[in-house]
Amino acid sequence: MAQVIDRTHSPRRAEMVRAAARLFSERGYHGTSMQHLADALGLLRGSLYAHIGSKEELLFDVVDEGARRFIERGREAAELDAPAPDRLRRFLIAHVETAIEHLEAGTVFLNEWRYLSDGLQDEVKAKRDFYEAQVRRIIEEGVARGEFRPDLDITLTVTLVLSAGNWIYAWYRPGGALTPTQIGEKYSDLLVRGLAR
Amino acid sequence: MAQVIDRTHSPRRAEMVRAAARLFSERGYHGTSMQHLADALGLLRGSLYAHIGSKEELLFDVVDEGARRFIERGREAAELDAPAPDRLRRFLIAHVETAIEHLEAGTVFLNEWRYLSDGLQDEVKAKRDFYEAQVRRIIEEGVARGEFRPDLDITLTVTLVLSAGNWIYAWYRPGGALTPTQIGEKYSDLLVRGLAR
DNA sequence: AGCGTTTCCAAACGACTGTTTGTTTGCGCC
DNA sequence: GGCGCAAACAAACAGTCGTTTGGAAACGCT
Repeated sequence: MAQVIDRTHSPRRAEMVRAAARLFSERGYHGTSMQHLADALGLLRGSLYAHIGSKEELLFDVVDEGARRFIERGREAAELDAPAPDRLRRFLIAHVETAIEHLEAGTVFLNEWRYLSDGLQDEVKAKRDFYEAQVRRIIEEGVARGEFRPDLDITLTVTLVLSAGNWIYAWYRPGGALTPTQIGEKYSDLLVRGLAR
Repeated sequence: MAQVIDRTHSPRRAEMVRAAARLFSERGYHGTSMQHLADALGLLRGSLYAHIGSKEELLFDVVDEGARRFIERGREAAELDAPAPDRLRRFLIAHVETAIEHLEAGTVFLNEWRYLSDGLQDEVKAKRDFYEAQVRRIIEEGVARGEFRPDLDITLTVTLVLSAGNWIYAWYRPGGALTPTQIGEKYSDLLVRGLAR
């Protein structure tokens, strides 16, 4: 009988989710065992189950946290009352900053969500779709107001913007030459103005 | 003693690499057991070891195949004698086409290479760096010839182009509205000309 | 001082892990 | 028709997997 665990704010449990975020981001979900997690916390394997219901529950918590971080910060930028290029700029800055501040949960959100069982996957997908819809709105309004080219393939443009934001995990390492803000600015500038002179 | 297996062209072995590419891309390396692989081939677990040396060897073969596919097709585009925007266009088309034609090996190449042990990782990284250098050369020459803006942040521009190409796995599914060629064309057009009107 | 609760240990559960071994099967070839 | 060989089986290896259980500490509260 899969015991239901107090999902509310136990500090010890939050510690476990944090450790899981680090391990899952480094070794992947299936590459991380409960033994690894217990070692990281100085506990025995079985002791973890006083705080969590299952390994998958832990994965969901990490993935969901990643999704919420992006949505919250992205919403601020998307709801601004400003020209679309400015909102795109703010959105990308928010994305890069969030990605760096929550590098581990974000990595797990993007790479490991597919190992969730179907029901939990749907929850994550809904949040991801909401996030994408914010980008789409910026692009669509930019086109409608004449700030972006009228011949844009909206869907593919949205995908390109998200590609820039999501691939950051594959290459960004803290301590680089550019700050997250600078990366977001340069990305939006590149996307809006293009490579051509 | 890790037995060394005939790496040359055994058809049965190639079948195993193909099955591994599919399973690794669907379930991840650590999420795929030798039992899964044996089931897919109608064999017993132990029988696989008549053809391969280890599970990791199988992962390397899949990852390396993915890397080689991209490099070969990308080189054709990069070596063209044409303006940089045209070469970028051809490069992106080649990338998207390769990604679709070898969706499974490509997915594993991008997502599972980090589970290789250090020595094998280095081999993969060298190929990845070579691929990136081709993009960099296109951008640099485009700037030098005045075809691209002179104030480009080269490194970040390269990263943006690669982001577009590499994130395709996260969303592309065969049978979509756009052909790979169209996606590559629209992407390069977006990147070169930008979103602004 | 004593109760209740939280936290963890100790030990075990059955199932599964990647890999090795010795043996058997079936085919092409001389 | 026996030989050599490749392919697969059958069985076992030692270890790990995620999870459950019963009980022992350690805590805060009154």
